[in-house]
Amino acid sequence: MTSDVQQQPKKADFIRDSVKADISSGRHYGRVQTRFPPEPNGYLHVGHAKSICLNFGIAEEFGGFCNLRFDDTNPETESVEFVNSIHHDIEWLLGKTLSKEPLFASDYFENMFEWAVTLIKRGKAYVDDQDAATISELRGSYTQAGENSPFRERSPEENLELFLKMKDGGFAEGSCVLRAKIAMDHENMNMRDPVLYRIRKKSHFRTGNKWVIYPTYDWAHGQSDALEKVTHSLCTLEFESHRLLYDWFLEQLEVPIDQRPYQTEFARLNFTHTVLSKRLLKKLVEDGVVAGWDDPRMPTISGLRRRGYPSKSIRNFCQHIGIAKTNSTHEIELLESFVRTELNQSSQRRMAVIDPVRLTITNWPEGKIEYRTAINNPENESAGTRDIPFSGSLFIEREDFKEDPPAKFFRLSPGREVRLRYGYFVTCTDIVKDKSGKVVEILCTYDPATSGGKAPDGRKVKATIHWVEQTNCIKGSVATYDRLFSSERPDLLDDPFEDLNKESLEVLESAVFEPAVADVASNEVVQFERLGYFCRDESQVNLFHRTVGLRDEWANIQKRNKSK
RNA sequence: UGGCCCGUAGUUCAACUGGCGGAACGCCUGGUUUUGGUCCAGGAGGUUGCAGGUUCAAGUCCUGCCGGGCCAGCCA
Repeated sequence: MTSDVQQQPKKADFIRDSVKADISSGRHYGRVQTRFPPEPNGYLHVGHAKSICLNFGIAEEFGGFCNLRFDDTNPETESVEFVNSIHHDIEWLLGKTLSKEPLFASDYFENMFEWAVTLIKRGKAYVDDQDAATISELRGSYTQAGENSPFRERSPEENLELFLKMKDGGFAEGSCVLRAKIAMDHENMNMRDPVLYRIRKKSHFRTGNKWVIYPTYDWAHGQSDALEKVTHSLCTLEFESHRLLYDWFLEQLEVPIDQRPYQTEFARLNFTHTVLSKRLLKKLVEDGVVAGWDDPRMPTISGLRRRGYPSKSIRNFCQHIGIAKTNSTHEIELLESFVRTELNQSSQRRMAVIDPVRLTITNWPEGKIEYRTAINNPENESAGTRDIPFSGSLFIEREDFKEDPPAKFFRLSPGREVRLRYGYFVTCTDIVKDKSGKVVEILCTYDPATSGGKAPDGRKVKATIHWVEQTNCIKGSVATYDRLFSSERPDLLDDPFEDLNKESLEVLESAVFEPAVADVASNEVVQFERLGYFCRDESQVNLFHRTVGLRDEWANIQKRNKSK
């Protein structure tokens, strides 16, 4: 069983506390509704996973509902390709198909337009003919009040006429905008007459050419929440200063207090050794640093999926890290530990040698093949056993042999005896080198009496190593992955791309696998014993991606010696 | 020379209305083990950002500092 600690941490955080408080105070008559509102202009990454787990999790825990709503208010960057990938990624992450079709902010364009008309009629919005640069300039600064636009005092009638003309395409892009009329000297910059509508004569992937005016985030988001009767609108910290505006709109629109959604902000997720901004992720793809959005090194949901991360481990991770308002960066190792915990339970074991060197047993009967029984998953007896061919001609891992073994190296070296996993004890008697001095073959003798894995005389070996029989092996390749960026916080660097880890991908093309590796399905993750967890690529034949390595004490020992 | 938010082990989070500062990951030691994995037992690691104040008692309440984040897109 997965450890209870990682499986069932108590769920409590300031957001869940406030939801509970709202339920007991009857704020929304006990109703709980959330939403996950991605903009379809890129792929989802682990940062989004936190928000997805939060929003869908809270809805489930409190008997409510969570909408998937695409925030598609900007026709210039959005596309149906992203809608599909996001939808798919969410269902994969949650491990279930959504019970309701996704919603779109663009479906509310008509409602938002009507509400904007209401605002205009009440003298709370006006059409401004200033250009973007002038609006920005007159907005003032943090320490200086802004100035009113010369168009600020237009009458509701004039504003309405102009707004209708905007809607009907009577004005050029950028020639005017609709602004809320709040206060140009407000200490919160978002309240200094924010823009509600801008003109974009672009085709929208859902509404086509029906609209030429598009609502901004501030105008679209809260109103969409209200229309859907969302109760708890959860977003990340950078929207904190927008909350005042969010509430102002609902107030002006006279949305009844017991029906109003409330915005609560939490800290977004960051990880060491990677970047999570859409801009940088896009650049990694466009510059060809990675092979695509689903490159196994990418922190995208699709990248992690291809890498073999079980969705459950990501969910468990999100549950474990909790929700807070502190800006924080998680060690990527923590996520990896959740992946290992999950995979240790679920994955079958196989043997593979990814950097092979020949091992010949000199006293093995010529041509004899013997079948050895191996356990498929020691954590799950029902996974059964399989038989693996064994002979005097094997491959072992080059790393498992050292001619001059350093301290604490327990594996094979001249004169030393080790156990071959599920095989026999073998002792290295000689080695063969090529002209360059590279070891090409290791000669051993085996002890037939150690067939059971133990020596009848009670002598012990300090190591068990894995192997693959030569004549029956499957040949293939293995891709191992390392951090994409060398430093812990590449996002803090002036140019994160100077920090790229050039060795983030290594392809070993002469890997060999035991015959039962043929049973491993596409996208299935198996543990290659002593190496780590590996996921079979879905298209390339006999290519395995290393999901994550096993915890490796020998690596720690070497690291410690190095730093001494 | 503004406003808002945030400071608890290396990291990320806990600590009900003030009541003996805990956990996970990482690290170290030992045990088990036909994976240097898993599992089990134990350990190190904290001036709760700093300084005052209130109180029998402060991580928690008050004041002032310090450090970090966000905000001046017709992006979200």
